[in-house]
Amino acid sequence: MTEGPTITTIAQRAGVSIASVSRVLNGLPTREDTVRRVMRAADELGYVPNSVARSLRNRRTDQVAFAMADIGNPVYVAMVREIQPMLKEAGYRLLIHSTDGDAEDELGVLRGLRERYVDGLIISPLRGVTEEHVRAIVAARAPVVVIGALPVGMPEGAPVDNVRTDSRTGVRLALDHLYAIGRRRIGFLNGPLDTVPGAARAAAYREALEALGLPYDEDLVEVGDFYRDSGARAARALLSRVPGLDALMCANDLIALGALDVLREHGRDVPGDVAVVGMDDTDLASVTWPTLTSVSLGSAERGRAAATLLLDRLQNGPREPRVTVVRPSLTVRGSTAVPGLPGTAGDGR
Amino acid sequence: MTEGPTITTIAQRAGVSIASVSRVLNGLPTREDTVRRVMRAADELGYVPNSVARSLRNRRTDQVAFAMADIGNPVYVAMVREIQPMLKEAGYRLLIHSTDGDAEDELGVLRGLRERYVDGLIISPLRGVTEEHVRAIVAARAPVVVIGALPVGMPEGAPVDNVRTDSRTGVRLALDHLYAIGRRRIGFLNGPLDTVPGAARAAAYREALEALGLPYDEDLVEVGDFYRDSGARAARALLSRVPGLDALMCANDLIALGALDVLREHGRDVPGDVAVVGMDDTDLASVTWPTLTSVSLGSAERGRAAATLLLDRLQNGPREPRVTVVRPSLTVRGSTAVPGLPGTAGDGR
DNA sequence: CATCCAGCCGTAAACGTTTACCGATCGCAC
DNA sequence: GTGCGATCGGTAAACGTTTACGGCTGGATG
Repeated sequence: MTEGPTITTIAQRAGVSIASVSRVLNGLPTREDTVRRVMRAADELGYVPNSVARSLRNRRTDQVAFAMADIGNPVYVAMVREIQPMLKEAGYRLLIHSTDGDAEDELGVLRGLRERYVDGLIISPLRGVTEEHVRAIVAARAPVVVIGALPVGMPEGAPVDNVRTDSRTGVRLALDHLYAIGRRRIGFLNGPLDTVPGAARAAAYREALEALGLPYDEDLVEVGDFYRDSGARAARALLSRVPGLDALMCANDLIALGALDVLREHGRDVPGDVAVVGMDDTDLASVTWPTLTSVSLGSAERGRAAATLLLDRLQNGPREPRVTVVRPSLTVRGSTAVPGLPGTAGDGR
Repeated sequence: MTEGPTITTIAQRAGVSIASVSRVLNGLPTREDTVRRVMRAADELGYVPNSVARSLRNRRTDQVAFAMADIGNPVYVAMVREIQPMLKEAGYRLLIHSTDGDAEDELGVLRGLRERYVDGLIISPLRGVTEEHVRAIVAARAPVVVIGALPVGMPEGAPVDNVRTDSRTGVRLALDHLYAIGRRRIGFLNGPLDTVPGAARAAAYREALEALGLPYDEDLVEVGDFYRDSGARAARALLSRVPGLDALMCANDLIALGALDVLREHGRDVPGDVAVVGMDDTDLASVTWPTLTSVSLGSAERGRAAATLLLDRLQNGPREPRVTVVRPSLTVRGSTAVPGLPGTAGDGR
């Protein structure tokens, strides 16, 4: 495998020094004649600069990583879709880490920052930012944007920005809506409580019920995973325990899919017998039958915000940490559509 | 921003040469005592090797790129889901290029190989592999796996493997099935003809009709894009032109989604009035209403196969090119389910 | 004609590793 | 006590760039 040409090869061919070659290729002021000779040699040799050598010298890799739990989750896909073009536009390549929600893996990514293979990182840690995460980030001294909750006690000067949504309000929006269409026995299918969204949504569910003057009933809550089959299992369990429930609040759209499967299986009409609300408002929500009312947590916006914050740091250097909050909103679709009631569509299901 | 420790720092602290440090860190045989001193110093300093310097020296980056048209397309997501863990397992990081189907962009990725920022590439070129693609691959001298069709005239010794599916057979499976359930006026919603899948599926549709003894009717064909809204537009056009059609063959699941939207909008029963078949058998297919019969082109398998081929080359060096063909299969679901007919399920819709 | 300055460009160092090569040291055998 | 071989570790080069520094050339100026 013949090695490609380097600036040394070009220098020889053009009869100049490697310094001149480099200057020409980087557009630094050079005599017209030299420029021509170098350009000609470079063209003839089909020269392409070695990005690794350049990175070593320049101390930047022009690469950015995005670490998330699972690239199969439409939420993260939506983020990547926003992040990738923005980074490309700014001249950065994008690395993907799918950590499977494994805390060790997440830490590995953060620690990996010290290997300096990327200039910055966007991370969405499922299990939350621990003491150790923080230490790793500080030690890395590379800009990091965390999508999700950040602990209160971030040390001064850590190069960390934060993008978050307000899932508390999100859950609140959903329950208010369910209440408004007359539902009172509202089940809750949650994800693991040791994840950030899981914990937040559990608390939010309780709070929202209280605000509505509804009793909190442990029997109405089922905890599983953030996947479709897990959602189905949870829904089955919940339905057999509380056959009379009239609504299901699901901690994400995948869980809601599972719930819809089970409701259909049991011959329950949605939303007639049971209304269903998902969260994340993924592409799936407009595809299901009936289409799924879902709380949008602004995945695309969060992706954009994260990329914006990171690029700003990369391009303009250190500054005080920033936080961007994305407001949730409710998209009402068929799974809660009750004819004749305000704010709902009678068809569209 | 204090710079991190390098092997030089360690060497000083441990009172040895950088060569010894490197040897210890790489596990080469060294005196017990030296090992301890170096390890101790490295630990105390929290040393992490600089991956860029290592790459420069070793002439490998431990990075692999995957280039596809659109990370939003579930087909590619399915591939990434398989590719990422396999690469991680083998110690490679994954770079993502979403080229938006732009031929220039694709070429840019291939040319970028010469910058040596990755050790290998998996690419799924929407517009097909042109002369120029081939030149870029040969010039790169880095292993490439192409998912999709490869031109016949690949030059000897180009380090290219190929993974393909047989969409001809795929379309055939779908049309045979539609014929079997009694459909005779089968519309076809295709993607752009200047894409590889688009062209292949157009030809396959014609062929399959012929094999079934059905006439080819241009009026039954609509060409758009591989997206949902485009599918909807195409379906609308087709329905108004040929109101009597009894089946729709869609060139991918997204198009099928659009078609289902329009059929519902027009009050046509699926599959009663119109049966619908998609292609790619994405996650979406089991979510729609009715669930979507779809031709699986084995996205996950193709991803796995591509990763396998690439890793083999990376780990075992040059060898003759290989081709892996993934067989399509038909997954029958609600959108073609006709009660009482063999091979179809009466419920499940 | 001497001096100065500007403009070019070449030499060399640096980025942080890995590794070929060789010299030093030690133990052992004679 | 000498010599030999094995073992260990240090020096230096190499990977392919960028860039500080200084030397050379030429023209302009006094």
